[in-house]
Amino acid sequence: MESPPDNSNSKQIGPVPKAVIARLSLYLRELQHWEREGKETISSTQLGKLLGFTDAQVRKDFAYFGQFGYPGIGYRCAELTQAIKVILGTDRSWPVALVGCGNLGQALLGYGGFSEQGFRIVAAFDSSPSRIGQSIAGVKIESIDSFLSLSKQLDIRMVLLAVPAAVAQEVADTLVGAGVTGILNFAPVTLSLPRTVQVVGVDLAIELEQLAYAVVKTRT
Amino acid sequence: MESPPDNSNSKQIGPVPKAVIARLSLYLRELQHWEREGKETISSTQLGKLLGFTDAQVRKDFAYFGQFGYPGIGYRCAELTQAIKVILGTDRSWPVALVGCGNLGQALLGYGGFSEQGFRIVAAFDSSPSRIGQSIAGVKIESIDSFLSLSKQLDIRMVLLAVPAAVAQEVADTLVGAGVTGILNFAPVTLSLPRTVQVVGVDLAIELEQLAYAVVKTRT
DNA sequence: CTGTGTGAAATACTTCACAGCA
DNA sequence: TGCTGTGAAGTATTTCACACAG
Repeated sequence: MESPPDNSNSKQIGPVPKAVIARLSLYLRELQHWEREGKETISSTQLGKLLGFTDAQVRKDFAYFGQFGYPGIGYRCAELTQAIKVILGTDRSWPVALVGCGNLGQALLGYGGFSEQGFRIVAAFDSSPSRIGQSIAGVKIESIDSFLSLSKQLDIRMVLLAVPAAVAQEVADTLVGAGVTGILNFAPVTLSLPRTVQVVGVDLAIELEQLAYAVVKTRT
Repeated sequence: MESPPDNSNSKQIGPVPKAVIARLSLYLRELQHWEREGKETISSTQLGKLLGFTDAQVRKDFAYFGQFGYPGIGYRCAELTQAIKVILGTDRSWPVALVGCGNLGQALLGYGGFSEQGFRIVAAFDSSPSRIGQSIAGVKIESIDSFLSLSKQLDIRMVLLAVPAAVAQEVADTLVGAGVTGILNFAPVTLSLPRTVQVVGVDLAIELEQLAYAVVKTRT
């Protein structure tokens, strides 16, 4: 319809705070729900209220990447959604591998939420002979020894690492040797890897601790 | 041996930044590994290096809660571990319930990492008749309808919420009605609940998005 | 009017740097 | 000497408040 605001300017202007990126994912999630309700536009105030942020915060966050809003209107959901996906790199589909097919790994294989955001688990690996060969959620579990060749073939750069803590570092080293540059680490250890490799840690016990603190604090 | 530094002063001095609390959990985790190696003390520099923080950051973080270190020595692991647990509220064992026993819920039931940090999953609930009555990892799955009575009986104040996104808000409302004050929410939705209820969200797709951003950014 | 984008002000957080203790 | 605790300085992030656009 009207001319789009300034999509030539979807370039990041300065260094972007990490917290901004974290919120971008939250905005995207809320935006997707909002669109599903059939709404076409959303204001910074509305979006902020959904997440408990101020309207200024919402606008500032987007301003790091360009101009996406329409004064008097707000943001067009479809446009903004797309812009955030481009920023996060999820406007395309990523092939990811699961490494470690125990309890948690198997649950990750069955979790549908990844594909909705553009991530496809295209291969699964384990070291236990009793698991190798099994298929779960349509993915056959391969030997970790075949990671190098299969990951090249499938162009895998990101891995969900769900192995026991005791072997996590060792397995991670192998993955990095095979060209992996991003690891979502579910093991409760700090991985020590080259700076070129990105690691995001998800430690469920730590999340529970944070919750315990919050609960105790408010009671006191 | 010597007089402890100042355990009367384990009182928080000002408002504590949320980031500090997040790091406290990381310190605790590293400290536990460090102790397992048989080490008795650790300096702020050593602890910082394990996590990529500066020594000053480590000391400042602890300073919010009192004085725990010994000049010339560092921190005694056992003492510091205990102090952090007291701060986080995990010096005692918490009974928690699992609500939602699908893929992810079952994996959480089988996950040993919680008990190591003082959390016991003492009950599991689901709404599906096909799951109710089953036992997983020694915990029998109960009907969600019995949550109110069982949670009172077991003194449950924290819940792992692993139900489908579509029903998460509704179920959360029920839990809060039963007196739950802390929810670790695995559903990819923002729960809208009274301020007295603490919510920590774990959205696996969002963590992957954050990783994708980091990977794309470094490649560019 | 409603609502964005954005400098300026206000906060919050991190790092520095050093006094003082063992 | 080795290392903590902590004001002061320096950065980073958030909020304010307002010019301007539809």
